[in-house]
Amino acid sequence: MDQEARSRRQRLALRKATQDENLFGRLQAAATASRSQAQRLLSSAGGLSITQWRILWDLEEAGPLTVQDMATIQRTDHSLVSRALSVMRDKGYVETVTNPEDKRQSLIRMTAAGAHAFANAAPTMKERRESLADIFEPNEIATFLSLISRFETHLNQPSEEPK
Amino acid sequence: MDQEARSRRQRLALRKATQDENLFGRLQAAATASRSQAQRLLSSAGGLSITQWRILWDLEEAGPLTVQDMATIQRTDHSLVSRALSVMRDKGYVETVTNPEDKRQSLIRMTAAGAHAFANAAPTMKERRESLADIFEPNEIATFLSLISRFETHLNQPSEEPK
DNA sequence: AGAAATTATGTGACTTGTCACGCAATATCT
DNA sequence: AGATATTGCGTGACAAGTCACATAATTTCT
Repeated sequence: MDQEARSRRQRLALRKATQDENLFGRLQAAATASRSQAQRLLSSAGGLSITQWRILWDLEEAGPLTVQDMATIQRTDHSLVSRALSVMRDKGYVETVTNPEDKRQSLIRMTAAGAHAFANAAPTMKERRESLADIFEPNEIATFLSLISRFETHLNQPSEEPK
Repeated sequence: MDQEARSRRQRLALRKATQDENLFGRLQAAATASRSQAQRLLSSAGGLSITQWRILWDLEEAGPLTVQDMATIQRTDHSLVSRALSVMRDKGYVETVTNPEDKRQSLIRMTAAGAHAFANAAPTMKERRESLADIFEPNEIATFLSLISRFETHLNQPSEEPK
């Protein structure tokens, strides 16, 4: 290892230490790791995608629901829900009827096949949720959620006029 | 609005309230909102993608660096860095030489064109970072980072054997 | 020294997620 | 009543991000 490589190693270490304190990057990486974990768990429990799992879970808890309902619950874009539903209809997990009260809306309900896929994934995902209690006290989770809320509120503020 | 719609509205509200306390979903949504904000800001400041911005920033602060270095700093996968670099080389923002010490490694440095693109985006991204102080005290940011660290550590643990 | 294992980078295929857009339905305004 | 604005859903194009894989280079083991 020559002087240049030593220097690069030092620069890398300093830079990494700086970025360890960068909330934006850290939040992004944690969310990404969380998502990968969910994907791995779901892959071992029937192979649902995350959005498919979320849709089935919402339908189980509160169905029948519209695309917009589920996008709201999941804090995600309706187009992602719509796209996942397309696959799920093909697989027979959900069925869709037009809402007679508003013909723009699709009302989605879970089928028996969907319930089976849900039941396959539910235990491991429940365990995942409950395992948070292994590392956080309830007040710590509340703090975490509160910090997240304040971060989100700030993101959604109109930016000030450029100076 | 008939009884069924009223019922659906109630179910939706309850379900949403439950998911408001779901740390996994909240973290994911916050990270996504943060990313969208960054994309909007960068779009108005020269049009760099987030990964391109991060690469230029790393090179500015600590370059020249390898793909692996930057993936480590950014807590992201090397393949994302590699892909972004391909575009950036085409645009003339970076140049790549093989590291004489290890011929597998590419050493990446920023060009003058890259420095120009960086300088275009840097003020707005600096302002973004600094605006966190408008909403969080330093100890609050430290708490936030600590909670994120513990969350990540937990995610990376081998899962227990299924019971 | 040679074989086997590991590592760095690039590429492919896929998912999550955004924003833009189109079209039909609904709500609001005149 | 008719015109205009808004809304719900589906689709396209793209970016962030993962994992798998290939290939060449390097390291480790025998």
